[in-house]
Amino acid sequence: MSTSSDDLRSIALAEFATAGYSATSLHRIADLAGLSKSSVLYHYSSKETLLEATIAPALDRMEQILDALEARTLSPEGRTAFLAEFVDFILQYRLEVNMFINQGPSLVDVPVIDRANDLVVRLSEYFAANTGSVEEKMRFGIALGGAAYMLCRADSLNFESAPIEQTRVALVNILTELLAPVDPITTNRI
Amino acid sequence: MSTSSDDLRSIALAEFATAGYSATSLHRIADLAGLSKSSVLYHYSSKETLLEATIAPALDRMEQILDALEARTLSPEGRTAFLAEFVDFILQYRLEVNMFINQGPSLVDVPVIDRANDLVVRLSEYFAANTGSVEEKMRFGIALGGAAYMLCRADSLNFESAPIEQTRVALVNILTELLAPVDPITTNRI
DNA sequence: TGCCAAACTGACCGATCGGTCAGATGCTGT
DNA sequence: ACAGCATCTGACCGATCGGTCAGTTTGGCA
Repeated sequence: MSTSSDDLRSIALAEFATAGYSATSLHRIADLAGLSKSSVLYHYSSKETLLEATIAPALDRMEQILDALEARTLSPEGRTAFLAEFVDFILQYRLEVNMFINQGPSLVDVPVIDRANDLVVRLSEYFAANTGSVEEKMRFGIALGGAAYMLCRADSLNFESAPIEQTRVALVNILTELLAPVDPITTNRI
Repeated sequence: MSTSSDDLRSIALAEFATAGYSATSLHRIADLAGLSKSSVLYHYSSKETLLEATIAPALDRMEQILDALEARTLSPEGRTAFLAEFVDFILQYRLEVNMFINQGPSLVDVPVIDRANDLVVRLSEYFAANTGSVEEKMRFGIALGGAAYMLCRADSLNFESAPIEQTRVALVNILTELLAPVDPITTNRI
């Protein structure tokens, strides 16, 4: 795998995540890479293949996390440990996550997107497993979609660039607060 | 304004919000409305005009809310009252909000989208006015992007349809918790 | 009935889309 | 020097895009 392939992958990722998959032409990706459209199609046989190469690593990592998660017991400690792991994941792959979170519904019938949607459903089912509460499910949706949105639009919302460790700690705080398990007796948050 | 115009507006809204603006062709909108593409362009002189008609009502309402908000004092009570108002707004216009939240960056140079982005910045500046805290800004981004995402993807995340009033109360709870002002002395959340 | 404007349509336009292909260019090992 | 493979390119293709236009259908009103 040469430098061009990796360049194309990261360029495509940035464009797909910000401008959207269908709004990004192969011509534009080629221009940004300093190549011709034909060269892009030499490295990736189709636009869809390029999309797949773009988000597959994130999906692999997320699948790995989910597999480990479902093998554990559903203890509150397990949840806390998972949250730290998940925050690291979403920080590392924020562009990819924002992509298949927000563009997932518009890219049905693309196999790699179907896979992404399946993973999101698996994750939501984990959080909804013990609670039938509507608010609990809403909290999960807000946490997932909100984190993906915030991390990608941070600069356009007048965030000064904060050190990554501060962002990580703050995000763990917020998601822990949002997703803390409900006390089933009093139905108050513990 | 005839029935066809309103039909086209609501059809376009649903398609733009779910499939994305650039991924939705005038031909598809015409098909869904049972009309020809030429008829769509008879009611709305361009695709961009149709987009404008689609989200302008939501922008008018949001601008109205922001004007009233900035005229008030920045008291915690003002914040609470605003949150209830804002939740009603986002529930009524969830498709429109999800559109210019998630597709805003990909539709620059479209005047109506620029207006939407300006409004989002105004809102974020209100919440960031008293706190330079990075976590506070992150909380705002998560609340805004998360609520928009959750309300539009509820069905795909195995939400059973809940009564609207329950959703409203739960959303006010969650956003209040997320956006509660920080105690400036201890920098703990009150 | 006749008339007129609103509503609607199909044919057509230039531009751009993703994708194919034959060939040019460069780089490496022999 | 030559062979061979990876890389890259421009010309070209059919399909679809947003948009224009001349003309037809429709419905209400005099």
